[in-house]
Amino acid sequence: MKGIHLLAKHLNVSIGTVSRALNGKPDVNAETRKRVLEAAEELGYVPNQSGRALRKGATGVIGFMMQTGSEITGHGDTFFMSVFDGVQTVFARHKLDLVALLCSSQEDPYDYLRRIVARGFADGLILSSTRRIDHRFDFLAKRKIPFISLGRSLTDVGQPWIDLDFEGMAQASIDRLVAKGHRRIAVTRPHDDTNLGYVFVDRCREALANHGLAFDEDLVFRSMPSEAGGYQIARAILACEERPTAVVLVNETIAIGLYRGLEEAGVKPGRDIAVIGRHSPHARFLSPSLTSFSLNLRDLGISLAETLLASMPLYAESYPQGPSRRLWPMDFVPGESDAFSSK
Amino acid sequence: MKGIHLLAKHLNVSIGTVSRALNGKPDVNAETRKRVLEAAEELGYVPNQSGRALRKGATGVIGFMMQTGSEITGHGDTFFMSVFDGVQTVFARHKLDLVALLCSSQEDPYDYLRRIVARGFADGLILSSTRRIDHRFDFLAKRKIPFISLGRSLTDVGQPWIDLDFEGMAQASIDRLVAKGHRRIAVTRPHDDTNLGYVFVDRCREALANHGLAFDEDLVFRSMPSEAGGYQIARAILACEERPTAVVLVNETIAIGLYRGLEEAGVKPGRDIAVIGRHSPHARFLSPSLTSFSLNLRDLGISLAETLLASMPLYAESYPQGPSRRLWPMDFVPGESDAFSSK
DNA sequence: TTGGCTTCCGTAAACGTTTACGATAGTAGT
DNA sequence: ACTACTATCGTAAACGTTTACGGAAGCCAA
Repeated sequence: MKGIHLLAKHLNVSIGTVSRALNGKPDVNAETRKRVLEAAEELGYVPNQSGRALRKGATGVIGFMMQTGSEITGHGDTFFMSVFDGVQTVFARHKLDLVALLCSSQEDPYDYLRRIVARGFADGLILSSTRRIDHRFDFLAKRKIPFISLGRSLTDVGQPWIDLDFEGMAQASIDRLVAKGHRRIAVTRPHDDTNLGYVFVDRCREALANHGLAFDEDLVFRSMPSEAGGYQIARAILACEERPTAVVLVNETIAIGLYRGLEEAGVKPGRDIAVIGRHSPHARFLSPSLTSFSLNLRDLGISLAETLLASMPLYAESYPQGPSRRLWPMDFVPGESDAFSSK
Repeated sequence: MKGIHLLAKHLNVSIGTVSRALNGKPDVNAETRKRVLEAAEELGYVPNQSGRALRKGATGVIGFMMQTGSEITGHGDTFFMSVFDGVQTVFARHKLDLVALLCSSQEDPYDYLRRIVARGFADGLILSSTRRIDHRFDFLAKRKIPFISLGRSLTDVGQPWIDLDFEGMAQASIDRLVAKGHRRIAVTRPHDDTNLGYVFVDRCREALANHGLAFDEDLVFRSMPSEAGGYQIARAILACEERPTAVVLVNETIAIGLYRGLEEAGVKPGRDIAVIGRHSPHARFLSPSLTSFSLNLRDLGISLAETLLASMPLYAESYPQGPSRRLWPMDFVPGESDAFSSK
């Protein structure tokens, strides 16, 4: 005898009563409920996930889908850890558990998602590493699985999303650099077809145009969003016959490799070239300090969770219907790396 | 009508036959099996997780428990992602899925684990962030839940584990530094009671004693295992009245903050002080390059997975009974940061 | 023809919950 | 005393699988 039956026998009541007591149903005597709750605590009873899920069609689990393997996200581990922390503060209020669904780099994310969904693993999903063309959106919408994406896509299906405000970062970076007299500004983008690359580069192009400046497509550097990628970008910049006087980095980790690559050639960020990048725990300790744009990742996680729950009938009442699609602002963090001006 | 019933109706056979066909049971006609397999593929049928788990008592899921919030692990960005990648290559062979069970920093890991286990979430577990005194081990052993830990503890219960070879790193580092004439060697350790701190410092003490050198307990610096922690260590080192001539860093990320802290005071690693640390994607791009110890994390993940499976009856036959407790070797990576000698 | 094998497949129970429904007892109103 | 209602609880069905069991059909030997 296991689970709820054990508890019921122990209390000399029926399993139905135990279940009702634990789930806060109205038709159970206050005294009985108290006894059940105490006994459950004492015996360390927790409802079996599978039984409950099978009956209710809900698991109490929200999945955060992400891809493993090292360099694909361009964020550090701490990026997601901070986001998770925010998400969990919200989920805790509803006894929801957050698990990370780890899609192997060997497997197609779409296939993986299908498997997870068919298995009935989670009640809702948070998608990350969204691609410019992403079939997962369509699939989930068709099945009416609640989800939110961290990142936009061309193939959005009206689901809620939150994306980093790369447009704002691009605009502010270009404006700032142009004001300092820069005319040849390099920009980076991921090597693959993640959406942010397009968004970012497009806005840089537009911002330059607004200043009456041409955009040199040769100054767009693709790279892995890693330290090694940053190093390669430095080499590429140094190899330009007409070297750019400034560079804007779209990923977090590439600044480290870029610094090294530049310094090996005696080119010092902030003195010989202006650099603007993304804030991260280590960016604070680069020397010279990186002028960057930072994110409040914990709040981002909170917002992600709240927006998702607002779209789920079971939880919607707790959350006012706010904007379900929003750009997450980045804060400017002054530093020394963009001190060089080209006037 | 859903799931297996739908498939059965579509094929005009019973659900029993469908199930047997899909699960490779012997007593099903070859032709029938083929039809079932094809139809399942066509309709995208995947067995419902909850139903199967309820019946079989197994979920086909292995959980990797880790703690969220940012700075607690002390690993760099891609540490876990690389380990996951290795684990998954093994799990894929058995159609096992790896999910990360995210314990919020707000919740006690022991309570979290109890909840997860009672829910019947996973067939096996991988534990990380093990503490010197860790009640999770005892709990899992008592319930006979298969698990392996990434990291040792004083409260081990005979479970398999893999731990990083901090002893080897401590020994090699001290030997190397002493050979270069260093007598006052600082070592770092995490601020909390994670086991590695004790292991590491103890071995450093022992190694120094073997060289006939005293160990100055004032040269043990506790810090958060983060960049910021490294910065604080630099400040503390600089504040010593009799400054150490070398420092050994036990965590991955602190080198970055340490470099910055030292350089702000005009103290250059490799020229004015010897530094040995842990390898990480960004350590490669520090300047001067960090002399360090590196890990093959993907292989570590593979070994973790194989050792766990070897301890699970269902999968044990595929894996020879290797050593179930082992120190994972670290490879020495020469660099410039320990060039300074104190002879 | 009978009996015994083998091969294949359908039936139904079981896993641990939740919940619709009905049963009981008590209470109050007439 | 009878009805009507409420409060509380037990019973059993249902969720989607897997699997033990038994049955039907075919085949072969006696």
